[in-house]
Amino acid sequence: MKYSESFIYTQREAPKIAECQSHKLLLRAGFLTMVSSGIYAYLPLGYRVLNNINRIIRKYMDKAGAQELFMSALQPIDIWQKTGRDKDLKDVMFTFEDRKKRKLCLGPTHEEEITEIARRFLFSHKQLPCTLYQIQTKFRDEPRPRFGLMRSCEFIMKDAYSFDRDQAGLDLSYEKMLTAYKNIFRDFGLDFVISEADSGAMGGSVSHEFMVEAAIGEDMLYRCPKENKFYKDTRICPVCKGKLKESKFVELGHVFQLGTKYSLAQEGLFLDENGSRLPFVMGCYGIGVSRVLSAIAEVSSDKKGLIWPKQVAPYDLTLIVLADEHRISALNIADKLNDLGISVLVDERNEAAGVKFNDAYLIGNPYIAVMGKKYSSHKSLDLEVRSNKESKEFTAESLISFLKDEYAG
RNA sequence: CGGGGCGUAGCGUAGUUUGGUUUAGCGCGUCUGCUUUGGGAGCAGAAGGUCGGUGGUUCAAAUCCACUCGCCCCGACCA
Repeated sequence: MKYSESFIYTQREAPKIAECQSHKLLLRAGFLTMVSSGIYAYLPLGYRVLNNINRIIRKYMDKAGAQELFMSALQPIDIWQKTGRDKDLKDVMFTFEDRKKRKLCLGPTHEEEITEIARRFLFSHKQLPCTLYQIQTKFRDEPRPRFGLMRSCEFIMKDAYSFDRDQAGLDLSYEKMLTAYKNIFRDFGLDFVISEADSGAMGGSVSHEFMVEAAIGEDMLYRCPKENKFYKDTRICPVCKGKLKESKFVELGHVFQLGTKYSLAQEGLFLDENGSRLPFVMGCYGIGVSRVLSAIAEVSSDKKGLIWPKQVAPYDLTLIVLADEHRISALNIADKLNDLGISVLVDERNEAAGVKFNDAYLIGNPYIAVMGKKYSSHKSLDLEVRSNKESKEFTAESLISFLKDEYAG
């Protein structure tokens, strides 16, 4: 992508509406723009990151045997009446009527709808287990939107739902998802903590939360410095009896055993070998996709701007072209890299060198290559690693093969 | 929804306390021309504002009053 032709517009100063680091940087670097409080549009840079996050999610969900579908954002209110959650979620739901007076809502979540879909197609124990997922926009009428994408009225979530014949089956499905989640969060480049909720004595609500430590966190976790374990309450460490240290965490993922709550309420039933009608034993598994984007931005930046982990970065490389005479060569290098699946933002704008350097740091692609004097004199480029500022000289060929190796696999 | 703060050009702001030298100023960005290109560049020109909105007070309102809309932060609530 040529910078001069891209829809990338950075700002020297952060908009006043932003308070936290991630929000400031995402706005300033041109990843997001605010439409209204709690409502954001993803600009091309932000959308590329979002798609990379989604790609990682899809990879591991598919690997775990989950199948992607796409439910509706617009939902009839009557499916919610079956579970009574039309009342529970009344304050948070955007509800309205169409011109035929049909009562609708913008889905705040999709347990009801997936259960309706499952009961329409799954009739036999032979069709189980089954796990479905989607990456969908959710709508919640937040009383107080906050921290940009962190808490917004419209946000993107990956939600998966498993259907099993019994608790043993659910345990297996759940375990698979847990494994997938660990891989997903690792690939996000996030230093995450899995917080385990109490598994109720009733065999009920097993759940795990995927948390990342961040200043804008809305949950408090308590860490034992000795055992390096995290707990949800302030009590002293159950293992070593030492004092716990509190810190703020953001919840990015949540896996949860639902049991038969929805299948019973909505008659999600199947026949077993004996001809008995039994309710699906369900699990649900969420990742706040747009929140992940914010969380990465929040925990990975420096004074100069964002620092994207390789797997989610908008581009793999920013190629700064300082002299117009190198423009063609630069685009050639970019073409070769693109052919290898390495994405390049070629900054060939007619701007002062400092502008290009600063924008490259602000946008935060993992590698920054500079084509300038050294290229004129002896065909060499400087390649800088955004995260640690290490810089090395390469020829065009060695740069290409170096990046090829870096991005192999 | 309680508490606090803020709305002046695309972004950041001065001016508001004490109404009038304000045809509302500045920085960045934008446009035109020339120069410049290894660290937010120089010179010369230019465009862009119903001072969030409505109503009021006044000879006179960005400035005072009332209402209203919007945004941010703290809390409650939540992924």
